[in-house]
Amino acid sequence: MNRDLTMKDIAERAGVSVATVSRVLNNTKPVSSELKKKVLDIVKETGYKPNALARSLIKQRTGTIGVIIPDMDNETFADLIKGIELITDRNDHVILVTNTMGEVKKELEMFNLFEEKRLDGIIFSGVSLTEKHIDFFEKYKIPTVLVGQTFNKLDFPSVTIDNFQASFDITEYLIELGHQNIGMIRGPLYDIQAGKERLLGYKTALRENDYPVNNDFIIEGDFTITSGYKAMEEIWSNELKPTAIFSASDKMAIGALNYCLDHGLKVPEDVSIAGFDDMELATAVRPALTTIHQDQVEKGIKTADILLDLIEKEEKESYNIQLPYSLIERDSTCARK
Amino acid sequence: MNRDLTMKDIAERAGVSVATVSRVLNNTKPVSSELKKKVLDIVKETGYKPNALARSLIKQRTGTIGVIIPDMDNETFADLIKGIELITDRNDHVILVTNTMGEVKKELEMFNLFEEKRLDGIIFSGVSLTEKHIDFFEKYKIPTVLVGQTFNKLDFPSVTIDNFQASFDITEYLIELGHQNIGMIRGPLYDIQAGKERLLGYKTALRENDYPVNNDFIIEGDFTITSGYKAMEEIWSNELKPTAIFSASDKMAIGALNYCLDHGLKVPEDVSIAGFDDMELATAVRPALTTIHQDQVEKGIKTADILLDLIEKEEKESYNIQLPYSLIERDSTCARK
DNA sequence: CTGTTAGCGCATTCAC
DNA sequence: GTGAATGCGCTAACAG
Repeated sequence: MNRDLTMKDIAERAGVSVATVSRVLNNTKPVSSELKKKVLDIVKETGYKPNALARSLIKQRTGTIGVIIPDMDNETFADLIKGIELITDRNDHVILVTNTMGEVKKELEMFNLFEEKRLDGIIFSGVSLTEKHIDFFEKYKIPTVLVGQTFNKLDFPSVTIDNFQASFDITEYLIELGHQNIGMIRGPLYDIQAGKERLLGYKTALRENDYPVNNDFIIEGDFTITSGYKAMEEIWSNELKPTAIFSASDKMAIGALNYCLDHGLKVPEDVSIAGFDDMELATAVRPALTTIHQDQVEKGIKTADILLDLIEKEEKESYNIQLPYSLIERDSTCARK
Repeated sequence: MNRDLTMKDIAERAGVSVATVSRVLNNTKPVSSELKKKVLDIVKETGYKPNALARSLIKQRTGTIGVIIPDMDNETFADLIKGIELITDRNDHVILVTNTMGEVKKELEMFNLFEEKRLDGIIFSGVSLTEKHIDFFEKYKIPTVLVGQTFNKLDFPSVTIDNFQASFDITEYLIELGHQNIGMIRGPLYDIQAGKERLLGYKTALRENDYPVNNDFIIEGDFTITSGYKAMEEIWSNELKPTAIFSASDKMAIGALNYCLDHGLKVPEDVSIAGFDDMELATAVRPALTTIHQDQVEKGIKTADILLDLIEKEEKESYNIQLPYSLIERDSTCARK
């Protein structure tokens, strides 16, 4: 494979200097229309493509944003990325995506690589913050914004929703429907937002309404459908059965729903089930899921906006933006009979 | 924001030449352990990160692969990317992903950008091939492999499944169940594989079994749940009703399923429904969907393997690899009563 | 308007 | 083993 065409080649063929070629290509300084045409013709004829590496090396801008997420094979993150892309696209940026599956090692590797590649900025969605992260960020200089989590030990802006309040709200909604025994399928506690905060919201709602928190009714899942199924199985093995289940994710809620359907339990007549996220799945299923809606695309948009802004201003800032959420009542919940 | 540290800075601080620093960083030539230690210490102390842009400029390798897909907010493509990442990750490559939403203009823009960025290779999943594509690829030099589609006018390897045969198989399966009136929710015909080929497989199966093709039973959708719902509504508005529906995607099948469930039709007793793809959705739903399983992660792996190989060998090749698929019988289909 | 030149940060040949 | 010098391809002064 022969060497790429360079600007020098174009300059020679057009009988001009490289500076002139650069000028017509970037519209950076006036060039006589005569020469301009000549250059453009040769460019088209040869299919010359400027080398973005060389350009970036000089301009100290790569026009690319790194996105570090746990797993994009998850509608939630896929939507987030779409939102991000909406903005980066509009600003002639492109995104480098990487799935970490929550592994801290991979996260740090990618941060490192992204620094070497001199990305303009990074969007990070992690689930937990370790000492290793903190150490790493000591000498870290790339503009970064966090999504889904907020690490107050770090000097990064973040965008989330109020997971505590949302869980509180939906639990209270179930209470208002007359349910007294409400189970929860929660996430792992190292996940501060989707795990811990959502559990806290649920517990707090119960306590404020003078209902006891029954630990037999609180089972941990890992946000998958399967784990929701198993969690429901476990909850249902108790002597006392709850009449409503709040799940920290739609997928686990679907798992619970399927357990019910497969075992002759009617939803919502026998058990009400509520989810969290409002993924496409939530409406694809019958009965459609009552859940907390959050707009991931919007979250991506907001995050990218902040990042681009951060890159522009070149100064550190740290704040948390909480996006709105809403409770969507569908067919999987009803008043306790 | 102050200038990045360069190799020169490290060299000065360590009292050695830049060449030496380069050597210890890349392990490219022996360096006395004394100097090596000194350099390494300073690197760690300062948090120096080599500039990958400069390195790539020299080595003519960026270590990044471009991925152009219609929409990663689609489990199918998300899985594909995961497969790709599995391989690129193992080979110290990183991926630049972009969603085109099927827009030819965006596709071409990205190809262009990826060329400028001197990516090592590109994986392309488009839905149709236009004259514009062909023109563009005239002067195109980046190693590229196609997934999901095969364009025999282009000199690129491709990996797909045999969509015609798979559709043929599942239609025949429905016929064997005793169904005589089988409807189909198809995709747009400009989508050669998922649209045209799957329709063809269906029609051919009917014809070979001497069943007439009834156009009232063939409705076009756009692969979304909603479009499947509407398509089913339309099919059901006919005087004569089919007893089985084959949908060119799981999502449209779910839409059809929901139409049935919402209108008191029992699945599979009243209508059998079969999908295509075997997404997570297919098992999340009740009744679970009979469908054609294809392993997207495996497809991504295979594609990336081929691409990396292509990059290595530096020679053009063109062939199509068809991955296996399988018919998975679940609860949404049964023998006609 | 146009051309010449000096780097951007690094890898690598060539001397020593 | 080590250092000095060249160039990867391009942009941005600097002259003219």
